[in-house]
Amino acid sequence: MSITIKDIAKKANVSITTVSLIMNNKCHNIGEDTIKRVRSIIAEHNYRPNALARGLITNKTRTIGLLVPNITNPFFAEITKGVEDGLSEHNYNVFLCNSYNDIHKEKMYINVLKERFVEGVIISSTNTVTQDYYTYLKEQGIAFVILDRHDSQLQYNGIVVDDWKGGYLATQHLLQLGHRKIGCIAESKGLCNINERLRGYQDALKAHGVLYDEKLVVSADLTIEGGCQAALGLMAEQNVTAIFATNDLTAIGVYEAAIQLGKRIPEDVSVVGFDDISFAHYLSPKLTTIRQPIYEIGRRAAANFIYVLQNNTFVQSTEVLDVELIIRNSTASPRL
Amino acid sequence: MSITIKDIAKKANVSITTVSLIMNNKCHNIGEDTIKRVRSIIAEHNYRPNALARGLITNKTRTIGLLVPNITNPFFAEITKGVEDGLSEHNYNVFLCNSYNDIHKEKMYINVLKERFVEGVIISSTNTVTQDYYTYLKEQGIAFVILDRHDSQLQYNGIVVDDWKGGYLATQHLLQLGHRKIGCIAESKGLCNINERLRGYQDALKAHGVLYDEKLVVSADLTIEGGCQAALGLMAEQNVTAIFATNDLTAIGVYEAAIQLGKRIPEDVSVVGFDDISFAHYLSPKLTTIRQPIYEIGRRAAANFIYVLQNNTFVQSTEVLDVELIIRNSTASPRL
DNA sequence: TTGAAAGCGATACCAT
DNA sequence: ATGGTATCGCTTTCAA
Repeated sequence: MSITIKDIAKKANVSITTVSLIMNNKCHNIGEDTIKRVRSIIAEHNYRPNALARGLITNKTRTIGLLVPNITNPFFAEITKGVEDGLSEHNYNVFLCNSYNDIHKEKMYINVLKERFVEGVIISSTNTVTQDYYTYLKEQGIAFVILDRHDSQLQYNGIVVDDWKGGYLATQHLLQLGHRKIGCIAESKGLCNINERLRGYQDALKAHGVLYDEKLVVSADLTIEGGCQAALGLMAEQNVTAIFATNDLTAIGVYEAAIQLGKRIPEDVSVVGFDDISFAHYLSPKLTTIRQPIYEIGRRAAANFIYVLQNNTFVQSTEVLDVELIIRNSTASPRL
Repeated sequence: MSITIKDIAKKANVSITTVSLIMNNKCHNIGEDTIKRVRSIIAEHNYRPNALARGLITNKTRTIGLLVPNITNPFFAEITKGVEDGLSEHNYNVFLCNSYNDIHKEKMYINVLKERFVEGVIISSTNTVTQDYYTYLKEQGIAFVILDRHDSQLQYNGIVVDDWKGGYLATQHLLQLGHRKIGCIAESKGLCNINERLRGYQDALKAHGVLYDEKLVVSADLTIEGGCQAALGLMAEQNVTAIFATNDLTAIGVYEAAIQLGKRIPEDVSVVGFDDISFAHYLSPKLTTIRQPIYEIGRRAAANFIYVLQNNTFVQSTEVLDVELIIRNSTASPRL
């Protein structure tokens, strides 16, 4: 049904080899007029080579897999866009997979992607890259770029941001405003980037001579609902004057909790988020948060891949991108 | 490098035909013990057939393409999730493409997807499906499902919501609250679903004996910024007491404009959105909006595809899903 | 400067 | 109940 290289060859009165050579720009030794004739026939029929057949023989499919926990989270949507943009410039396409933070689903997808012969997989936010899991990935014999995972011991291609600094900056900001009872919403599965943010929180506390109180740190799902639950406890039982939410979604949850408890932000409680998703700017009050270059993370992951694949090298390096405190209206000095 | 069907056949002392038959569960006539032996060898080596080779011969790649304008818009992220969920249950994978509402990019992607031999393409929100474009799609010889496009004349597989009803419901709600000067933020490219919403707005006005004033309808980019610009004009120059924003993103823009002009929602101006993206619930005040079953749209699109592909039939039908008015806190009676 | 033929990894038809 | 072989559409090596 679809037009093939054979058809083109026949119409142009040349062999399929010639057509192939021309299509791949390996036609140094082919006559100018032959090239022109073939090219025009290709154009005329809008012929495009079958990527499957091509991939089968070259082992280059120009596809990569992207594993995100949930595309519905604006953070991952933004990363996805960065990846797609970065890749499409190099004529790569992306298979999108939602892992729902389920490691089994993740492994299942890796298998699926392998049988599709993707040239690599970008993994955004696995549960945690344990030594076991890392070994597993290595065994797969595909290139990986892993996002958001710090681990000085495990060596892999990765893009991360300076999560520690983010946590420090956020907490320092609250301390400088005069807060002393600062809650923190972390999570329970031991995600290393969140742990880094927590370390930043602790170190800032220490630097300002404030005693670390583990009752003020609660674990939550990193969702709006999770943040709301956590904040409810923090505000009602611990009477914090400020909350550092380790991502913006949970910060939105804090807003929701504040409404339920009749507390005002920032008068009664200050909030700092993390990520700076676009909606942070449109909350009321506008959210003070730690900005990470989300789109850029996706672009870098893509660029990293292009580099690795083009140079046929397994670099093992982690790029660290910077973060920045964006002060908006959700933070103020505590009332006396 | 990777293990192939040949390797399995050799290890099991059978022909590749046998292995193939077993893998595809066409082994009615094959000895129990042979099956067991082969199966265990397959499992032992974690062998999975090369999807490229398979697709090359069967013309079934179990992949589909999904074209969305911008994955960063929560509306499309939600649709994407629905599509991916619906498809992955049937072992289909999805190529994600951002068209940025650029018809050239869209056509380019369709070509790319064709050469990857996707079994079909789900197109979410093209500029507009004109007769020309529709003809173009038909010529491609792939199955399409088109989302969000009403057109009784053009026949294709489609999923839409009752946009007219949504526009009517939104406007009626405002009228019943006592508003008479109701602005509407539409868009300029003639998207048919937005036009339907506008028709609903006009019909509601008429039904309530309110004269339609075209100065109250402004075109905008369907983004937060676009909505903000449009609302600025509507509020400052036209002095409307209420605004019907034809999507939630522009409604958020209205909130922003209200802040800039020092107006309060809903005391000074009421706002109704459209879509009910998850953030609508977390705006302050919470957004009154028209809910469409976004995730479900994606699922249905996927289901439609599965049906079409499994039955090898080109159904040409449009499913219409219902919408619903969700009253929250962004609407109130106008002050006297 | 061009073409013939082998082969990528699977499926499917026809034998046995 | 199992195997041989053509074939899918292309790239690549070698020969002419």
